[in-house]
Order: sequence, then structure tokens, then C-alpha cells
Amino acid sequence: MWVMRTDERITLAMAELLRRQGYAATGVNQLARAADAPTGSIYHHFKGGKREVAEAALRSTGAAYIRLLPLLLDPYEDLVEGIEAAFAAAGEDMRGTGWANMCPVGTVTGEVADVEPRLREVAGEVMAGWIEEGTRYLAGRGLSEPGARSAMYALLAALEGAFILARGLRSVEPFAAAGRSVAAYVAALGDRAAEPGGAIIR
Amino acid sequence: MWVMRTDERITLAMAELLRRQGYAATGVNQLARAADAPTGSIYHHFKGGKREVAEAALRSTGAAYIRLLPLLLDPYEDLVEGIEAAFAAAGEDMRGTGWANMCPVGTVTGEVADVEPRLREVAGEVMAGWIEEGTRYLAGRGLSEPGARSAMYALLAALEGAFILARGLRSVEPFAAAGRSVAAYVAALGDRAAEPGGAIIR
DNA sequence: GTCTATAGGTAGATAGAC
DNA sequence: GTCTATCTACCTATAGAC
Repeated sequence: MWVMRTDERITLAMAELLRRQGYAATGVNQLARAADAPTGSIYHHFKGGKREVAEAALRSTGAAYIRLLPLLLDPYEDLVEGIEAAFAAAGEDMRGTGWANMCPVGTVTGEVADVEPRLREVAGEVMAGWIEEGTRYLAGRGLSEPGARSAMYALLAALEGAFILARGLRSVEPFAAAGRSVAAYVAALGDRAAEPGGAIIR
Repeated sequence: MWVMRTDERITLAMAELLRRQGYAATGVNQLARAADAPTGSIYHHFKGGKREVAEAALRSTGAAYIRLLPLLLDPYEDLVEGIEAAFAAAGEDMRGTGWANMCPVGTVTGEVADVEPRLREVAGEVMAGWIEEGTRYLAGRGLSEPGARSAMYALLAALEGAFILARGLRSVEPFAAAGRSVAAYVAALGDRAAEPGGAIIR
């Protein structure tokens, strides 16, 4: 793509700002500057203003993020090993951006879920999509359906929490520990699935 | 305490507002209303204004939260069982408050770590204190020191992440899964510690 | 579709009477 | 120490020329 449409630039700039400073602290003028667009263009493309831009940003980054799961785990024949490696990679990525690289969906949900019901809804839809797609993927890697679903909840919680802890502590240690924890859980699920009679997993 | 000092009311009100709507969305006038104090009193007690109030709120809730760890886990002779129960309790607590009951430290860290360096520092200090105290507690429950530390990182990450997922999805399922995951990790750490030669734990 | 100018409101912060 | 009135600056959003 040699050119990027104005509305795409606006959405992308919003996603970046949400990751770094959240929704409330992000101003429309700041967004316009970041997207290299005049203020009026934002309201031309997004009649709902700032909030509608944020909704678009959450949806688009949500779709992009879930694609990382197979991308990071496919190379590992051993799923448990892959999970530890994926968490480690996320930690290094965050360190490389000066501890700024957070998930906008998690940031916004924590920040303004009570005050902006529409954003909470969109974030919830994105998260639900993550769970569904992730469950399918993990089931394809050998976990039972309920086991895969539970593992996906645990994985996402550990990941979102590791983002926050790493950002506060400026350390990759939360990612390392969270990765080991989720890996241990998946390993335990796998062991149980491999037992005779198999797949009794809560 | 029959009376509560003005500065205490302000700090407490700020903590509550931070949990529900974050730092940037919380206005000084709103804070004054919530604390039942005039705007000027805030600047009388906190020369640094809004940001200094937020610092005090993070420190005080940080100290209060870590006390919950022994409170929730002491009743359980089996640590692994206790961890699952504690996560379940946190989830129910959150459901009871209409999915609003989040940790202000995590919220603020996710929201304005880049934009308000002082708040990031304070949040980091609070988190580091959680790790230290939590590591001591878990070591007292039989884990090796490095195992306890790693478990504490994993526990906090899973908990902060579960807050976010539960808030977005309006479901306690993230807490259930996160609890099972951390419990599985602690169980694995314990098994290894019990092996002959013992306590080879990363 | 792009961009400028600006309206109307609210923010954080302060001054100073009590 | 408490409280009111108010300042300046910035916010979201809009109107309308190009």
C-alpha cells in the first residue's frame, strides 16, 4: 500500500494513542495531528466523533492481534514450549518499545468501561472473538474443546495482566512467569486428556 | 473512626474514581463532589493537585490490597485449593459491584504510564511491594523462594488480566480459568519441590 | 473530501474572604 | 483549614469556504 486512506490513518493513529495513553487522555486535536489530518476530517469520516474512531480502532487491532496466535505458536511442535516462547516474545517486544506497547483493548476496558458503555461493548465483542478463535486453534492443537476454551481465558488474562505489570515494573519477568504458568496449565490439561478414558477437563 | 479527615476522604474518593473510570477521565471538580469537599481543599491538602492525590490513592490501596492475600489464603490448608477459591471470590466480588471493582493500580498503569511518569513510578513501587510481600507469604506456605517469586508474578498478572477480561465480557469465567491456571502452576512447583533432591524450580 | 475558524463548554488551578 | 468565585487554557464538535 503506497497510500493510506485518511480514515485508515485516523483509525491507526487512534489505536496507537489508545495503547500509549488511553481514551480519555487522547484529544481529537492530538489525534488529528498524529494522523496528519485536519480536525474536520475526523468528523467527516466518523460522524460519531472520537468515540466512533475508538470503536473502529478497537475492532481493527482486535482482528490483527488474534492473528498472532497461530503465527507465534505454529512454529512449535510442542504447544507448551510454544506458549512459553510466545510470552517471552511479547515481553521482549514490549521492552523494545520502551514499555509502551500495550493492548488497546485491555487499556480501554480497564479505563472507561463504566463511563463509555459503547466502548465496553465493542471491547467485549472483540474479546469474545479472541476466545472463540483461540479455542478453535488450541482445540486443533490437541486440547479438548472445554480445555481449549479454559486455556484461552487463562492465556488472555495472563497476557493482559503481564502487559500491565511489565509496564509498571519495567521488567520482562511478569511475561516469563505468566508464560510458565499458562504453560503449566496447558500441560496439565494435556496430561489429563492423554489419560485412559481421556479428556476429563474442567 | 467516627470522623474521617478531609484528606482521607479525598484520597479514598480518588481511589474509587480511579477504579471506575481511570485517571484522565476523573476531574478535580468531580473528585471534590465525591469527597464532599470544596475544590480548594484539594489543593490545600495536596499541593501537587490531582496527580498528588492519585499518588496517595495508589499507595493506600496498594497497601490495603496486599493484606487480602493472607486473608484469603490462610483459611485453606491446601494452598492450591485456596488459590482457586481466592480467584473465584474476586470474580464474585466484581460481579457484585456490576463489574466495576477493578484495581486502581492496574487501571492507572495501563492508562497513563507514558504520559504521567510519576504515577508510573508510584504504581511500580506498589507492584514491587506486592511481589516482595507475596513472595514471603508463599515461601512461608512451602514454596521455594524463587518458586514463590515466580508464582507471585504469575498470580498478579493473571489477577490483573482477569479484572480486565471480566469487565469486558461481564463474566466470571476469566477468574475461574485464571485461578485454575495459577493453581496448576503452583501445584507443579510444589511437585518439583517435593522431588528427591528437591526445589529445582525456575 | 479537505481544511480553517471558531463556538460553547469544561478542565485544572488559584486567589482571597472567612 | 474551609469554601467561593473565577482565570486561563484546552476540549469536543460544528459551520462553511474551498
